[in-house]
Amino acid sequence: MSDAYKALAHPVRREILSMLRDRAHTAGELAGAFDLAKPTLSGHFNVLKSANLITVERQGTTLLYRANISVIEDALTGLMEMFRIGEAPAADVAPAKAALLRRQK
Amino acid sequence: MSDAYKALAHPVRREILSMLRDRAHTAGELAGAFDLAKPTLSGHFNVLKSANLITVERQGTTLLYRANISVIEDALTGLMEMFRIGEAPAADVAPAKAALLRRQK
DNA sequence: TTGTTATTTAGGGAAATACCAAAATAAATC
DNA sequence: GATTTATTTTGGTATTTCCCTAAATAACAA
Repeated sequence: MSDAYKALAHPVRREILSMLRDRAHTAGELAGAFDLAKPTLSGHFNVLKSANLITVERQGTTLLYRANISVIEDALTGLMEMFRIGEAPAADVAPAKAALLRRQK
Repeated sequence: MSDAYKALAHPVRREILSMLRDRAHTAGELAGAFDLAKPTLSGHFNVLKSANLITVERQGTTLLYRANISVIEDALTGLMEMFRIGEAPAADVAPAKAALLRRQK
């Protein structure tokens, strides 16, 4: 149960999660999307895995990574609640933002 | 426009923002809420200030810190949008089939 | 079993982070 | 001007993070 917020702090890790949000990707696919050495990406995978933000499954010689959407959601809603985004001053919340908040509720 | 997400990664800084969410606090008040030396807290204030997450106003000998609610909101909604929280997750292709598709490609 | 592909772990260095004590600064008061 | 109060900046250390190259592992194919 490591810190998910720390895992979200790095832009590469956020991008990885964003890519995995659409569909599962292999380690190689993900590594290919960044101008970084594979071991560096592997390190980022480990951080995300430790935070339980992603899961991995072996598929022959390749490893398939998946986003743990519910855990990501929980982390973000945790932040929203901590700062009570959407609550008073409610009048200041823009409609589009309010709609977004309502949807994830 | 520094990295707000990095600023949100530290539990003490999140707690500071949470406290400031209710009302402005002086540096001393905030420092008193944590079991850390004042210079340490001052450092955290700087990180939050650099990320534009808080503002400061001198009030005599004391410094009054305020949360920049709209910026905090923007950061969080930015994350929500990045991961499209609230939207239906993409139907994930079964692992075996995904591997097959990858080889065909 | 030898080789090939995919990916990790190991090891190391540079930079950033988090903390503290001591010194410096700013404003108010004596 | 000197003192007090509030807070920061400075300077230092320990730990962590981020990145790399090289070596190790895992599954598969010849």
